[in-house]
Amino acid sequence: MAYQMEMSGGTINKPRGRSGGARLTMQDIARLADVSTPTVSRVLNGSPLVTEETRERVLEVARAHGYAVNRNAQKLRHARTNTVAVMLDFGSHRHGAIGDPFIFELLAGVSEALSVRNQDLLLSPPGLDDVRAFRDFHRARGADGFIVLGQGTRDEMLRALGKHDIPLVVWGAVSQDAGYCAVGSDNLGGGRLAGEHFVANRRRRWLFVGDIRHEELRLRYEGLKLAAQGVRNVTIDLLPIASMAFTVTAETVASYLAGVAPPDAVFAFSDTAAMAVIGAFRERGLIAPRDYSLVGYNNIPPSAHFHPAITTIDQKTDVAGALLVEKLMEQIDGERPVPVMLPTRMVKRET
Amino acid sequence: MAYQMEMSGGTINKPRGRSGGARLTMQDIARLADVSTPTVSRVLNGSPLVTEETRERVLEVARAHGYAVNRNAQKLRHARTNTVAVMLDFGSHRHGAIGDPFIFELLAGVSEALSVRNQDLLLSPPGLDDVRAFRDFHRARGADGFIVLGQGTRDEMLRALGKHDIPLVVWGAVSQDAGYCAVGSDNLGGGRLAGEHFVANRRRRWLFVGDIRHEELRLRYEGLKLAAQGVRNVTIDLLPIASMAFTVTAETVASYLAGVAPPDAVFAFSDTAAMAVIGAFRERGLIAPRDYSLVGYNNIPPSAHFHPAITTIDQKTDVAGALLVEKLMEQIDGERPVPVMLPTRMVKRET
DNA sequence: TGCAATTATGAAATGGTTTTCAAGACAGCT
DNA sequence: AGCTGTCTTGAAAACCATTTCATAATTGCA
Repeated sequence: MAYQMEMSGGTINKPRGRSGGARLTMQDIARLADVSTPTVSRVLNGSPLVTEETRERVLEVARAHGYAVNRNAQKLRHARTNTVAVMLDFGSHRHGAIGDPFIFELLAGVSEALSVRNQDLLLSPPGLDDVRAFRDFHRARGADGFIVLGQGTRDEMLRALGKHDIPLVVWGAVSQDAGYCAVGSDNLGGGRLAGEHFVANRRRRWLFVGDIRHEELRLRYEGLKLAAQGVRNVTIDLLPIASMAFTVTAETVASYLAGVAPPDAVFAFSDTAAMAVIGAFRERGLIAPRDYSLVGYNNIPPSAHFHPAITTIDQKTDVAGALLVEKLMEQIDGERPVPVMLPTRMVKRET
Repeated sequence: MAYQMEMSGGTINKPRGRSGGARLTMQDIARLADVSTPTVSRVLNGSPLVTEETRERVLEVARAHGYAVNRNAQKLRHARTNTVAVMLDFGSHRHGAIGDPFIFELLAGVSEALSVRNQDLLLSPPGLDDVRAFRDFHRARGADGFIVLGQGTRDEMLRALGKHDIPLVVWGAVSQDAGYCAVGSDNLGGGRLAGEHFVANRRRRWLFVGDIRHEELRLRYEGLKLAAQGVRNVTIDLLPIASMAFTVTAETVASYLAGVAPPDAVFAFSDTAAMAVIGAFRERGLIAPRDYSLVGYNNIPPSAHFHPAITTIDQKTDVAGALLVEKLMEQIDGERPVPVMLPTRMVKRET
C-alpha cells in the first residue's frame, strides 16, 4: 500500500475543491514552465533577479492557464495583508429611517481609492459595537487597518480604539484630542453657514433637526448657536429625538409640530431629512420659503429638483474617499497623520 | 553563536509585525494552556473530542489573551473560505448621476445576512468588466461565491460567467435561460402596473425614462407596452439616452422636453429619476398630476414627502438580502437553485 | 588558464491553522 | 492478569506563496 502511494507521484492525491475549476497553484505553473516556485514568484512580483527569457516563459504559461496568485496564502506569509476593513453605518438605512445616500458615495470613493492601490476591501459586519468585538475582527482578519464611515455615536469606542494601535481613520467630526485620525468636513462651519442664512432672512425661531449625540451633528448645532450670537431674541429649539440614532422620521417631525408654535427656520442634518421636514410642514400649511427658511446637508442630487429646491450645505467629498485611504496608508506605514478638515459651502436655492 | 540561538528557546526570534500588538498564534495559546495546537483548534471549533476540563482551560487562556483565530490561515487550509465577494454597481452613484440608494439597501441586507452566517464580505473593486478580470478576482481571493448587486448592462458577461462554475447570484432581471441564478423583483409586472395607472388616468402619450440596455429596465418597458395593448392610440416614447448607462440626469430630461410635444405620462426607472422629471417638467410649466401622470420605482422614503408625493412601484426588498445569500449558499453547497422573483406592488400617491 | 565576482536558480524554512493518523490512558470484561 | 474497546491527546503533513541562503552558471580580468 505505502509503496503504491509513493509511486503515485505527487499531483494525483490533491483533493480539489470544486468540480472543473482545478485551482492551479504556483507549483503547477512552475512545473509547466519548467522552473521552480521561487522563480515563478519572482516573475510575478516583478523581481529583476530573473532572465528575460525565463520571465516570458513563465508569464506565458501563467496567462495561458489563467493563473492568479492565491491572496490568502500571500496574506498568511506577510505581516502586511493589503486588506482594509471598512465599517459602514448601515443604521441609517434600515427600517425605513431617513438616511442619506451620502455615506455610500463615500464608500464608492474609498472602494475606488483602495482598488487603485491594490488593497482588498473587507466590509465589516454590523454590530461591531464594542472595542473587544472590533479588535477581534481586526485581528482575526489580519486587516492592515480600519476605515470607519460614519462616526455615529461611537466616538467613545473609537477613542478607546485609538489606544489599541490599530491603524484607523474615521469619517466624522474632526477634533484635536480625539486620539484617532479623523477626516471630515467643517461641521461647525456648516452649521454657522446655515445660521447666517437664517439671520439674513430675519428668522428668529430656529429648529435643529438631528440627534446631537452624534458628534458631527453636535458640531453643526454648535455652529448654528455661534451664528445666533449677537442677534437679539433668537431661540433655538431641538427636535426631541425619541428613538435610535439618526432615525428621525417624518412622524417625529409631525408630532413635534403638533405641540409647539412653528419655527420659522429649520436646519436639518441631511437633505433627506429636509425633505421630510418639508412634507410635515406642508401638512400644517407651512410653505418654504414663505413661512420658514430651511437648510439641509450633503447636497444630494434630488435636492436641486425638489419643490421647493432645497438650500443645503455641500461637503466637498469627491476627494474624500481618496483622502481617507491616503491617511490610512500613512498610518499603516508608521506615520502619525494629522486630521483633515474639508471645507463646506452653502448652496443657496429656494428655501 | 548557534548555541546561543538554540538556547534562547523558541519565542524570541519571532519578528512581530506591528509594535505592541504582539499577534498571538494558536501555538502561543497551546503553550500557555499546556496542550498542543490541535487541541486548541478542536476546542475553538467546538469539537466533542475534548475533555470538559481541557476545554475550559483553553477557553480561559484564549479569552484572557484576547486571542482570535487567524482567518487567513484558515482560508488557506480549507477549500471553503467563508468569504463572499460582492460586486456593487457604483456606476449610478458617481459623477452626479441619478442613482437610487436602493442598491445600498440591498447591500445592507446582504451584509447582515452574511454576518449571521459568519461569512466575510469582500467588496469587489470597480472595473471588473470582463469575464477574465472577474474570474481572476474570484480565484485569487478564494471567494466561495459572488453576489452581484445590479445587473446593469453586464448580462452578457454574467451569462458567460455562468459557464465558469463560479457560484453566483445576481440581483436583477430574472429570466429562464440566463444560465446564472438571478433574484429580482417582477419588473415586467411593475411596468404593467405603471401602464395600468396611466390607462386608468386616460393618458395617451407615455414616456419611459431609463436605459433599456439594462435588462431590468427593458422588462419594465415591456411591461409598460403590455399595458398599452388593447388601448387605442397610445404612443410610448423612449427618452434618448446620450451617455453612459443609468446616467440619466435632469439635463437629459430637460433637453428632451425642449424638442417634443410633452408627454402626459412618465414612467421613471427610479424615484430619484422621477424627482428629476418633476423638476424638469415644472420648468416647462407642467405639473403632476394636473398635466401628466408619473410613476417612479423603488419607493424610497423621500418619495412620500416629495411635492407632489410620487406614485411608485415598491419592491419587497426587506428579505432580498437574506434571499440572495441563501441562494448563494445553496449553490456553494452544490445545489442548483432556482431563480426567485419577488412581487411588486404600486403605491399610489399624488402623481 | 585560473580565479574572483556577478548573475540566475533552486532547496528548504516559514507563516498559522486543520486534519489524519497513531499512540497513550483507562475502563470494562473474561 | 490479559484483552478489547473507548476516549483523549499529540506528531506530522498539508494548504500556497515568499524569503533566505546556498549552489550552479556565467562573465570579467589578470
